[in-house]
Amino acid sequence: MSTISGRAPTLDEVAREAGVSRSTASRAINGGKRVSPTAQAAVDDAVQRLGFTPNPAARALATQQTGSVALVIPEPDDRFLNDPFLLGVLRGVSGALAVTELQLVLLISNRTPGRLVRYLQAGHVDGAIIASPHRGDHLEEGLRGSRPIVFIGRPFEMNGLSFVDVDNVTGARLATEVLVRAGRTRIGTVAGPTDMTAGQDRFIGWQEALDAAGLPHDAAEAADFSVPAAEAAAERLLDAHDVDAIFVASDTMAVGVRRALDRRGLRVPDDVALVGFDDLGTAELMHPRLTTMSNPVLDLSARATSMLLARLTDPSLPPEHVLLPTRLVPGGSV
Amino acid sequence: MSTISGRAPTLDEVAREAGVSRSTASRAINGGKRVSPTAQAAVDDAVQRLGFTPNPAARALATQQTGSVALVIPEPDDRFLNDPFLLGVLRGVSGALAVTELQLVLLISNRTPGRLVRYLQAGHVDGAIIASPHRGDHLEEGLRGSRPIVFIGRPFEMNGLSFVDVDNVTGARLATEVLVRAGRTRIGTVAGPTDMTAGQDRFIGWQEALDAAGLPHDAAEAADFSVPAAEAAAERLLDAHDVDAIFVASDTMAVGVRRALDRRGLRVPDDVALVGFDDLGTAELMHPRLTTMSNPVLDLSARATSMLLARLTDPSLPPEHVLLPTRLVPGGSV
DNA sequence: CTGTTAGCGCCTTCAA
DNA sequence: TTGAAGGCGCTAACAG
Repeated sequence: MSTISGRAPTLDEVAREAGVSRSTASRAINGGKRVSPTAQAAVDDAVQRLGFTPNPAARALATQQTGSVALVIPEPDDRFLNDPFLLGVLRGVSGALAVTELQLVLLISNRTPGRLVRYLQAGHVDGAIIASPHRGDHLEEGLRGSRPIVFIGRPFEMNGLSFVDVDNVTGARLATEVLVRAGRTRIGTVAGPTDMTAGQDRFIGWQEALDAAGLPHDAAEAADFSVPAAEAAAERLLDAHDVDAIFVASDTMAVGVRRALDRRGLRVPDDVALVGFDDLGTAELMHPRLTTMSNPVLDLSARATSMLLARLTDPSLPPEHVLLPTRLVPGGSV
Repeated sequence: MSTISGRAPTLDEVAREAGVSRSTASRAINGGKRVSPTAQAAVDDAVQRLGFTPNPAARALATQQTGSVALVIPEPDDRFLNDPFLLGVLRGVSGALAVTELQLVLLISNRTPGRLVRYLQAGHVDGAIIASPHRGDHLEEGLRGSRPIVFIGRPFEMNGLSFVDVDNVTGARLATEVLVRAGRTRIGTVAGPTDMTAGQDRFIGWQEALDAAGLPHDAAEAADFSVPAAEAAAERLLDAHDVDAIFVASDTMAVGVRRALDRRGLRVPDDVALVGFDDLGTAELMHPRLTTMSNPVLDLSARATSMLLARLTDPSLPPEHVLLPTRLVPGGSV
């Protein structure tokens, strides 16, 4: 370290130290195309000696690229931190980006789309992944046509947008069919929120399965994918209907449902059979283990990330829709 | 919107549209000091009409400030996502920053300090909060004297550095004293990792309490704050010692300890009494509820954030060390 | 209160 | 292969 000043060294100083021009220094630092071995070595050396790191702001200004992408979680932070799916998304995206030069910027949006949209529009990041969008957070419009964006979880307004999602309809149908095959005839559901497509789609799958079996589908209550809301929804469901099985739209919510059942002295699976959705750790902690549908959140995230990376390279790529399959994970709750 | 081009509008265009100079437009946009009402209105109008947002890279280059701060989690991502304390830190910092103009950049460092230090040195962010530093990730040196930094959890090398921490030594002592007062005489510990001060300090507190009571402190095994590691540590402990109580350095680890006890048919608290540390949700889910020490992670995070903010404003502030108290949260495990 | 004038640090044509 | 020159978009003295 021969740094004199406290300031970070600039490209100018590197060039001077190496005895070349700024342009040559710049080339040597970025890929080294069209640079003589001599010059390259001199620059490398100077960089080392000075401990030079390119100023990201200057570079971003010149290249119009920030080298970072955003992961947007449109949920209040306490919900986010209690949701295995969203945490899985963070982990998946973070992991997929780790092998890259790109930096992850986490945006927990607390439902202030204005600020969020502005942030993305302003060009703070080169692109974004948006997890589990809600109807009503009008992210789609605000962002259309700006930087590349990939959704995890199908957005309501999907034309022109890229997304990856798990096949919720099929998954919910398969889950419900398990209950049908087990001989249950009064099958209710604690559904997800209606302002999210995951909630809607799993509800539809439940309906489809019951229709196909000629069973009624009037026993349904919605909750917002949280434990307490699911508990309350289950209470309402049990008050109004005499069910012998429940398809719960997420394992997290199944915890709440179990609490309601326990309080009434209803046994699982004897009195009420249960099937959940996600298999992200919660299911296997329950007694008996919850029968559920897998949710390949890491694959989803990796896929979304690579789709985004592709669009960073070539923004003209057409929108792409990916639906990943889910499979039954048997437990003892049916 | 009268935008013609697809490009984002620049300050230049705003100025032209408003019929003023760039500087006036700039002033109007930043605070509006020394700007006539007329000019202010004209600029506001133009901004509105054009949908102008300042280019962050350009602004950062000119002001030498990025408007963002980093939260550094020096853990592999899967550990981070299973650690209630670290998730609490994320939540606390995120919440404290929400009322600010500052953007949070989450850095999960996966133990590649090189890349991390470079990122911070390069000036991507104006400052950083580093959670639970480990001995060996030489973050302290690499960062000293650059941007303002506040640690959550005392760093090993603390001179010249600011940090906030919970009073681990006192907390561990109080926890162990509960066991002593309950009449236990063979009190072991499943300690935290020795490469973290939290692990060390809680171990020291346990020792102090036993010393004061005239009891031996040879029954100790360390683990890394994860469930499986704690389970293994408990196995070793139980193999080698006949204990009637264990102070476990975190509630998460207490889950692992419980598994080991259960497997041997040892009852809590009858055969072995347990006290944990953290009270971040896990303790109340255990049966019987785990007796533990509170860990005010949200306060810690808020405090760290405000310390950082203060140093962003005035970098010359002297280092500050804050130790927050912990208190006993009674359960049924003693 | 306003406009002019310089940069902030880097990348990138363009000629040489 | 190299260097000179201009520009990315914004802010901040400095005169006026």
